[in-house]
Amino acid sequence: MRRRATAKNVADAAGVSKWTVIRAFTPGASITEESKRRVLQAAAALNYSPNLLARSLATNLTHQVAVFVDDFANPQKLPFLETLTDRLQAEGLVAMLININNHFDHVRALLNADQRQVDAIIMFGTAFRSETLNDRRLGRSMPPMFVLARDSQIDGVPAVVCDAELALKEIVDHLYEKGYRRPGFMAGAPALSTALRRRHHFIDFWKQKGVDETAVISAERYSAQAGAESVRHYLQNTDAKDRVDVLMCENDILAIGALDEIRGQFGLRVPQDMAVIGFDNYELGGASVYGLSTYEQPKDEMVEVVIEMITGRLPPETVTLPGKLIVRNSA
Amino acid sequence: MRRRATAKNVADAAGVSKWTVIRAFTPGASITEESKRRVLQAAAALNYSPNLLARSLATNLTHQVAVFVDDFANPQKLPFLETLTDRLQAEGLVAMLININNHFDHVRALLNADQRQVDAIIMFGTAFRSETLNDRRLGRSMPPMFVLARDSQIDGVPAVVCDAELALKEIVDHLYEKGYRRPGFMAGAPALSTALRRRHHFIDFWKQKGVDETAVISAERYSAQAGAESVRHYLQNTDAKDRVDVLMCENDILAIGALDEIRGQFGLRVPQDMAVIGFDNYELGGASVYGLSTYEQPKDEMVEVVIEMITGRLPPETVTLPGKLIVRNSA
DNA sequence: CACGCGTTTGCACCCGGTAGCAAACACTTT
DNA sequence: AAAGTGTTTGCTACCGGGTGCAAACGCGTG
Repeated sequence: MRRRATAKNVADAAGVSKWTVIRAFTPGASITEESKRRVLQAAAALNYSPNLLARSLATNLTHQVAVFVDDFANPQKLPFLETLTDRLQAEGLVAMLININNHFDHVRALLNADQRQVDAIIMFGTAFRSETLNDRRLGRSMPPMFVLARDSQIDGVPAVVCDAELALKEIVDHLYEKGYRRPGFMAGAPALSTALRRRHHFIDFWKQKGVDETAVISAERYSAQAGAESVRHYLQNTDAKDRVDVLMCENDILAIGALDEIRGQFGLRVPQDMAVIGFDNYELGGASVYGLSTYEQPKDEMVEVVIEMITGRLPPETVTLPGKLIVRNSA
Repeated sequence: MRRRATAKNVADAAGVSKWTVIRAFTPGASITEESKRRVLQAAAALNYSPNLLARSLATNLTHQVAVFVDDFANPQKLPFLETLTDRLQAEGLVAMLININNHFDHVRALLNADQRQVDAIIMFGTAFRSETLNDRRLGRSMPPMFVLARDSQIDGVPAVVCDAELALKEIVDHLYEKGYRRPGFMAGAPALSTALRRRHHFIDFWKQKGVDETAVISAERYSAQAGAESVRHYLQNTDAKDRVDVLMCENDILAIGALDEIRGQFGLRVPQDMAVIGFDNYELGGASVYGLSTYEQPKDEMVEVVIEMITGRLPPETVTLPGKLIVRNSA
């Protein structure tokens, strides 16, 4: 396997100096048409293309963005990743996908991203406490960080989120209007659940409507199975007359699991016996078996805003965007 | 924002040369305990960690692997990506997620990955024709490439796949035994469909059982909606007596869409009026509303084999691994 | 033909590491 | 004390580009 051609090789072939070669590849550089033509011809013959590693070292720009993800159970991540990578690539950037888990925690990921000189770090649906940044292993000058699709608890790190307050207001208004009065809320992983503030606003808006009691079901994780298990546990331990009449699930995956269990295992009718509403508008929730009412996050706009911040076209300040209530027949 | 400390800075602080600093960070290098201690102390004080970019330039190893993905509709990609990133990270490698689409084709992605000096390229569920490598823009010495979860049509590029022949044999045997005799097959995107060879083997094994006629429904894409639409079209244009009695869908997402339409819109019973079987064992297929029979790919083993090839512990040769039939009640 | 000015080109030095050799050092051995 | 051996350390050269300045060039003008 032959080595890649370097600027020097092309320079020799074209009979110029390596700096002229570099100029031929630098848009707007001072070079005559003639030289440029000769260089490009020699470059094509040698199959030369600049080594981006060397360029990054010299310019201090890698055009790489680390994307931290810690929850692969939510299929909604996939369309987000699709849009994100597409938009990054349109800006000449590339996504380094970092899996945050028990073997690879936030500190290690930050350290690694920093060592690799990434231009920015996007925490997509994951975040850490502000004190984590004080970890002795971490340097004082990290790449710019952004939190996507969840609140930022980190000082000076902006977040781009769907407006939870507005979303839950619209949801509760809708449910109230439909006549439901005994609300329940199913939460996923405690840390993320708190950050999303969906539960908080849900309970709050019901209180504003004079409904003080909101049942809370803890699923602990975000997965259809966890949703099914926790609702099963709830139904088994709650008298029919005491049950909630509408269950809001923190995301569609929990909702789908719960809905399936409510109908399939307990034979209850949705929405008559118990209504269900989710969050995210995951494609399958729209399937006719589910007909899941839900709330859609403004994915494209959210990604767009993060990109604008990374490229510096927008100041790095937390942005809250409105989503859209999707009413189907589950609530 | 202060600059990162360099080996030189640490060397000055510790009163040694920069090479001694580097030795302190090179496992097994020749250095006295005393020097190492002083260097590490100075390094900690300055928050020094080696610049991996510079290291990569010198060693010709980036410890980065490009992962090409072109279909984000299949939620099954997510658990694969989770395992893949986790295993890569365990080897000190990191995944660059490249979205192949209309704006960013294979040639551009290859060019970019090559310029960034990645150590390897994994084509996950995507591939191109062998001739693409002859594209004039591409250099002659690309990084090692591997195709994951689909056949490789590229000369000299190994694939790691689930054994389609074995899988379809098990599926057809099972369906035959259950008494089905009028099989149908729903295919997704033509290019990928051909590569997966599921249709080919499905039709083939039915012929071996004496069933020569297999209806083929083309969904054109892989999505629940495409599955629903194509089966709707099929049912609307086929007399009840002529309909297939079992429909094998190329993946679970198509199957879920189809199943939902068959039951929800046409009021048919599954499996009595028409049985359905998918492929991939996507979590939601197991929900009680669907009870989808399917076939599970050996995800962990497949990822493991790719990793072993990338790290050179296994020769780069196509590997075919057996999966597992999952019988639920849809077929 | 010399001069002046704007454009092109070449150059020294830099980015932050790594490789491999040679000098410096420590410690035996004779 | 000199020689021999093994370990540490420092140095030159290099990876493949980028920056900013100065020299060289081209061309119109007096």
